[in-house]
Amino acid sequence: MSEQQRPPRRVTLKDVAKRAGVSHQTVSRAINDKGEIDPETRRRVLEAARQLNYRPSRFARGLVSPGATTLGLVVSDVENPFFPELIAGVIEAAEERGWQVLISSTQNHSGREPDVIRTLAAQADVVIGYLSAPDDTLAAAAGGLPLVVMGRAVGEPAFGAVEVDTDAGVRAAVAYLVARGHRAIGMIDCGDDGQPDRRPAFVAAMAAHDLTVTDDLIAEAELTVEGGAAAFTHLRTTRPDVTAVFTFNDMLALGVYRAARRLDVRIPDDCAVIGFDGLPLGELIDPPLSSVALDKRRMGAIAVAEAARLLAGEPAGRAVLPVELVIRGSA
Amino acid sequence: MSEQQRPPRRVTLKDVAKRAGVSHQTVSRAINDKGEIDPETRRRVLEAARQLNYRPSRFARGLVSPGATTLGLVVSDVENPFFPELIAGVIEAAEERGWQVLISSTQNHSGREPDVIRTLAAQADVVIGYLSAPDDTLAAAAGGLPLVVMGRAVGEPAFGAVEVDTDAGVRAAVAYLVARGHRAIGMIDCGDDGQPDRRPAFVAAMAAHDLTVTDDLIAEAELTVEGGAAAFTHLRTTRPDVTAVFTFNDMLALGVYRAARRLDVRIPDDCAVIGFDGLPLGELIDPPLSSVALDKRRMGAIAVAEAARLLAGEPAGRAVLPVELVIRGSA
DNA sequence: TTGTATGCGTTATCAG
DNA sequence: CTGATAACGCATACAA
Repeated sequence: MSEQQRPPRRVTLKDVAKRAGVSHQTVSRAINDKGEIDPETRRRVLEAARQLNYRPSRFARGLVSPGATTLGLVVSDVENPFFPELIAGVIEAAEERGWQVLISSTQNHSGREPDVIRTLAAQADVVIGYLSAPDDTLAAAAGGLPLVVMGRAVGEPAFGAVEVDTDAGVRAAVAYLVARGHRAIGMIDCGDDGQPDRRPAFVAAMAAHDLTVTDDLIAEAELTVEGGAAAFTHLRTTRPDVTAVFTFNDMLALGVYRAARRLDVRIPDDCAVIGFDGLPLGELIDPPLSSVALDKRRMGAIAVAEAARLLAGEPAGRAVLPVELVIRGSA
Repeated sequence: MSEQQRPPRRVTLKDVAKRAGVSHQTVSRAINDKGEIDPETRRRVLEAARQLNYRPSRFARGLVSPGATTLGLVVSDVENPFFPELIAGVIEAAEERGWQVLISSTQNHSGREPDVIRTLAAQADVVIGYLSAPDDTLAAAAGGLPLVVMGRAVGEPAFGAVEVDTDAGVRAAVAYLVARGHRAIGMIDCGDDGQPDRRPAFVAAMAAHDLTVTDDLIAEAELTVEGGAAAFTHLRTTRPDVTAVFTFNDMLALGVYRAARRLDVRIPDDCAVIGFDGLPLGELIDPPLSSVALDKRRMGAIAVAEAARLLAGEPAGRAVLPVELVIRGSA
């Protein structure tokens, strides 16, 4: 479907110049509103430009004088409610610096990350992304282009990173549940593809309370609402004694809600639920979802700041995004 | 906050050439993997390039041979759940054509549209957007750049447009409510800023059933969840006989839900609700929200197709996006 | 006020 | 296989 229409040759400054009967330099003056030009000449030139539908070449301009910095942004799925806030944060931070944002999505196929990065690299000065490919794969794709990874730790020293303080968040969630008397706490984890640090963080947090997490306390779910529902149903079958669940993220928690309704399990009375991410939609459901909340907007802003550092030639940094346990109605 | 770091002069082909002891042309060959080059020379050049951290200038490249088409996308608020799907549709459609997407947001300030468009125009080959500024304002900002407007009708013949079949949707919604026995049907409208066609469509649809819409049947709301709640509370006070409401969009419907809970009004028993937009989150709430649904993803795809037409020099088109009344639990 | 000449970094053409 | 040389479209000294 890659249609390329033969460009009927651009209209250039010279074309306008010829039409207006002046030199291309004069046209440049008129177009860019430089002072030193006769108003009448200017009018004529502008008119000629309009007639020819002249538009300056951004390439030629960029070549002559560095234009705005362009930042490439890679996300995995624009429709996943996790990302809009992140994207908004990036766009705003970029705009504050006068940067432009080139966005692209891997459409939930992390294998496409290298490709997407390579494509972006051709047009962007720096790339930031919520990336899950291994460091060396990313490095190869970026090929020297400054890169900032959000949402996880990175090993590659050249990359900037905005990590998430998962441990602290999960610890707070577990501590809260334990304080409320829960002992049999399950987790709905996601298969792969996602951050692999949530589960160990959960296990460690439980251990801190002398609670052992046996395998049957963890149900793996596909990363969709229905996946969460299925996992909870499964968990509820194998471990009917579970009185609370921590989910990999809010989307899976939504699945828990759905399954709970089917199973006639009341939240939070029969089973407490704590999610992860702190999506705004958690407030809309009933009961409102408690969650380990991330300031995704801020994550985006930090990533942009990190990108600016890299661009300035400063050494890559490792920012850590704090998290906050937000207790609403579900736990 | 507009920091510009002094670019320490780019590393160019010539720098690499000097370092590798070859001509800049040979470097070009090595970089672009052209065949005609000695493997050893190539290795040396690539090594030099790596050491210097050389990266080709997209401007110079673009100047010499037209690179990928860049599409500018303007939305008013990335976090508004209406847009992510639209954006996803645009990104996917663009990618299918090998285009790149430059995104920017007016951050709910429609007055910024001209500025945003002007900025985008410097880097994009065509711009599409969910725009509410008057046609002539947009035309001035675009300055000859091909422009596609989504979500409303346009007068300017040069613009592409993706309109929404609001009338049909509202007609279906009202017909449905009337068929269910409702007579006193209210509307939660939004002040300004939004599409101004929803309200007249409602009035007309009601008239088709010999129902007159008096002013007290319409409550104006600020375009937020709380705004919707306040408006419903007001409507419910002035017209307690109302048994159904049509809301300007789903977000306002969410507000109706919130207010209904406070007022102890049951949905749909005490009052039926039909929203507009068909946001996915409508499925998550209880009862699931009935809505006049738009295929936002498709809207984006159509807009991109329209952009391609304009770029190809074809005359601007007027696509109409069909809508669908989706009945879930709230009506 | 206007025109001429130069260079920005690449790629392409055409010699060597 | 490699190296000059010429565009690409524009902006900016500098000259007229």
